[in-house]
Amino acid sequence: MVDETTEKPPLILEDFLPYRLNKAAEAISQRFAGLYRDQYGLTRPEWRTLATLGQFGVLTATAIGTHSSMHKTKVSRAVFALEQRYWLRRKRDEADRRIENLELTPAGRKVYADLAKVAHAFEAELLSNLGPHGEKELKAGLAALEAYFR
Amino acid sequence: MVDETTEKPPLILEDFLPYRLNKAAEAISQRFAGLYRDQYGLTRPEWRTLATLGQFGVLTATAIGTHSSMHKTKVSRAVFALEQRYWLRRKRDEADRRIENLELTPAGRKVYADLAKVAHAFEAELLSNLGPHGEKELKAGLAALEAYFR
DNA sequence: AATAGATCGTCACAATTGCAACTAAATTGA
DNA sequence: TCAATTTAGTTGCAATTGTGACGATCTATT
Repeated sequence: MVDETTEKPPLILEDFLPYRLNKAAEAISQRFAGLYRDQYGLTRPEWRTLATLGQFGVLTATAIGTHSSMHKTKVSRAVFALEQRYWLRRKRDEADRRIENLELTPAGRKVYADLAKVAHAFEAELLSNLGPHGEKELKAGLAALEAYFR
Repeated sequence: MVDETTEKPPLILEDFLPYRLNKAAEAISQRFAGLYRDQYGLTRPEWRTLATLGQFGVLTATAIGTHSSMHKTKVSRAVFALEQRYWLRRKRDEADRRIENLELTPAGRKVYADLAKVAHAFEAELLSNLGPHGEKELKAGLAALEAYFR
């Protein structure tokens, strides 16, 4: 005997992992984006470019794209924007003249250093709200996911 | 004495939670999107609209947007696209004639039912690769995050 | 050494998205 | 009661993003 009134929907989005992951990631990203947008007028691709260069020092545009999974035109435009503000400079590679070696300027490094602090503070605030258990579990869960994708 | 050669970068993206979360979410979403795109030619907003309606039965466009955090124009266009395929129909609300009550057609429910199965299989596959520990931790970590945002 | 193919970054163009204005309808409140 | 405000959904336009083609350069094969 079928009870129409209590029939369960085939898929509960709130329980579906891709949905949950996406929503959480989007919520966090937006909050953090508010910080670098308000303080430095950076877009997401620009922040990612800045952060990647800040971490690795000297990189090509292609390498930035690979590392941060951004399309090469996105990187190209972000690089242009950062260059306009003198936060980044290009140096043509003498050995391979197709390549541009990108590097933050002192001004760019300053912005990066400041935003790195903001990022750490943001993360600390977030983690403190998850409690030690939540933090451990989230990190372990993410690590498992990353291992799977790798 | 400062050792320039071993100086640590201010921020390691691979350890930064928003970055990790985003990358994982994006990787998963893209894989899953490949399925509904290949099998039914659905875009992401269309799939979300279909899934939300499938789960809740009858909703307004605004409610869909609220629930799935999509901009109302995105919803509007997704609804239009689904309507074109006769997977969804609108019924003006007699009590409040601004409102459209949206509902999947039998054809739409069929697509939804099939994709719900695909979704469950996808999730099961994913979870099986995380192992029981990874699964538990990921779910608990996400729950902690969700509790924080709520 | 010369040709073919690959790679780097950019640009023009197309598709997608978001913002703001709009129509239509309901609600509020003087 | 009826003007002012709010709400639902759509549309035009602008900004953002992705696609494909391109010039320049390098590498591989012969």
